Amino acid sequence: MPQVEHYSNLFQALGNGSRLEIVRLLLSAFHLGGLKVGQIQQELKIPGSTLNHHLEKLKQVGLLKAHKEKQWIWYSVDQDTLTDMLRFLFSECCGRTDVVPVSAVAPNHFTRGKP
Amino acid sequence: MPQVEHYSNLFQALGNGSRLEIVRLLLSAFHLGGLKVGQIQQELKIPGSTLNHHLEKLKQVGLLKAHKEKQWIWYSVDQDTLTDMLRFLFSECCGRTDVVPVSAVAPNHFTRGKP
DNA sequence: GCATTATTTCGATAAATGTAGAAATATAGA
DNA sequence: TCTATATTTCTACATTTATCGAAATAATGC
Repeated sequence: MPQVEHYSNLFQALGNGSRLEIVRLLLSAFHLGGLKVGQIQQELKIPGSTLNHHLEKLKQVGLLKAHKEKQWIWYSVDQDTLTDMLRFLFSECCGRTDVVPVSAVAPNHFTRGKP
Repeated sequence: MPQVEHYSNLFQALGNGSRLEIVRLLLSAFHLGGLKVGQIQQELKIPGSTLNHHLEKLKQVGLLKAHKEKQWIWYSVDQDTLTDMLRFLFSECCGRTDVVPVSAVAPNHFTRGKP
């Protein structure tokens, strides 16, 4: 029972179409250091107050980080939380119980040639 | 945008402590062919009607399968859905964007010695 | 058919969630 | 300071969710 509540909160946060889109978008922009609120809004066409609400929730559970620069706020995915979440799922499904074959999730072409 | 709605539904279903416990329990029991409703109820101490509600939801999004045998209903995780979900997350985080290092999620000891 | 056990359905209710317009706040630059 | 832009807060409301007791349904074995 490794903090089931914690992980269910993460899943709950991802369990909304808009929020999953936000995370996907911010994953894409990770190497750019994330995106400003306005950029996310422009991309996903979500009203400011609604977007803020979603960003707040994602930040609250630890999936996003934010930092202010001048009048802008940059949001980006939190690598550590995401890694931890994936590790949890992986260990539950592929490790502890062996229900999902590793090869189906992380096929060779993912790992080949990577450190 | 590979059916974001579909995946957010899966996460939504896992985004509840009781349901995540149910899935974890059924993952453990996968090699036994799943568990009967009563066994789940006994293990997790959830009132029948509430449990039924959760099982229904998990089945509805495709995370669980069920089959009747005599008066009992056996529930088990759906390997295919789970695999697909893991693959989605893996490809989003480790493949497409490379935000999460593969080695952190699927370290060697998972794959070593497995086909 | 009856008693027993297993599971689902019904009905009700409190709480949480998703959504968004309007107003407020913050910051920068002229 | 004034203006423009960015983001958040406030407020409201409809919808969905979580929960569970009680009643209903299903299947078994006598």
